[in-house]
Amino acid sequence: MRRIAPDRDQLLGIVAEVFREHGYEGASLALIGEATGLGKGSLYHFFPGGKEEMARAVIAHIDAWFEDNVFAPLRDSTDPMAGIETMLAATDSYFRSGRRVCLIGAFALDESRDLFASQIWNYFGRWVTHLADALARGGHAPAEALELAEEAVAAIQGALTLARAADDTGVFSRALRRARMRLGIAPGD
Amino acid sequence: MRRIAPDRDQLLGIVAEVFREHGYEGASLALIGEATGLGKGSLYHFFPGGKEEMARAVIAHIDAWFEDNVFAPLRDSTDPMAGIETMLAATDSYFRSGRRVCLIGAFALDESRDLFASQIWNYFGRWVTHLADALARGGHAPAEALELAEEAVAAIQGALTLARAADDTGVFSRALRRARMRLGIAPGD
DNA sequence: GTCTATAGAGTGATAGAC
DNA sequence: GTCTATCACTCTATAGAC
Repeated sequence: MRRIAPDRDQLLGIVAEVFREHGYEGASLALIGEATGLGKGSLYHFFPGGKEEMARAVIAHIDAWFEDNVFAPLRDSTDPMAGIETMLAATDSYFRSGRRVCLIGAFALDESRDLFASQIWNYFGRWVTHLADALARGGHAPAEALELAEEAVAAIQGALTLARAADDTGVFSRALRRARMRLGIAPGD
Repeated sequence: MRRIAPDRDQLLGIVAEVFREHGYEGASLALIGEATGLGKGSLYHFFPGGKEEMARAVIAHIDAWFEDNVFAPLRDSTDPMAGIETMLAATDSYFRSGRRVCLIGAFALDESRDLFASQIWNYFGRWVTHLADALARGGHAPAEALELAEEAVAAIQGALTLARAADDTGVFSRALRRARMRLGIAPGD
């Protein structure tokens, strides 16, 4: 059997981009089919649960990327501050300095939140928790570490909103610079 | 002339809530009609431009509320720090301590952004500018004031996202407390 | 008759499910 | 591709206040 079947990772990446640009409601199967080059039949073959399953798979795919590239460095770095710097660099790269929006954050804001609530909260909760752990290992008191971590993750999300509103990547760059400062990472560390 | 006609402010408030809960794409005319109790005829009578005009009117309505309750105190208070405290209190009240989402922020994140880009950027831009002005009058250097203002507005937006994701108003309360601290407002001021 | 506000049948297009 | 449901929207008809 000849398989033209696209790599699932690649497929999910394309579908993610459609959701990111149009939102859950706005991402029609026609748009998804056009972007992926797949007919509706193929889409339902890969995702029997339809659009909702596509969105779940996309969130899980993004979550897995963050697990590998953002959360793991926070958890596993022997130097917690180096782990935080890796996290920030990966974040900057993922969001393309603010040109790209956080799909999970966007889902959190509209009605699709109810469908995906546990996946959404799991994502943000782990981000905050792992960052707080790294800060605690870096010498902060646990309560202070948690506050700083929550502030940093919220600052990133807010900067993505503002950067998109202003269509200005400078907003996001400045937010990351401030995050480095507030988290105690010297510039050029 | 007797007017049974519903108050426009009230109508826009109801329509705003539908957009807030369902997003631009998800807010169907059927939902809007159900929420307002108006038929399509009435809706198109008030908003000949259809859904897009409804959304524009809703954004303008929100913008006007912020102008009166958030930006004006920042601009007009003789004591800049008191103005900032008024702004934060109005913000807390408007977003119901994080239970309510920022419609304009949500619009900024998805494709509807392109339709409403200038209204969206006008809203956030004025928020940042007026806050920065107040900080400058409070004694901060202009560049530092602008950074602090951008950080505070982004922190509020990010906290709204996280509060909604976590379904926890504590996230938003803590963000406002940190904002008071970073903006130099003593607790209980 | 005119103006404002209402209701809702009916349009073609497109949605997601299968 | 086929299905039905629903989309945004148009249009006609209607009401009562001037």
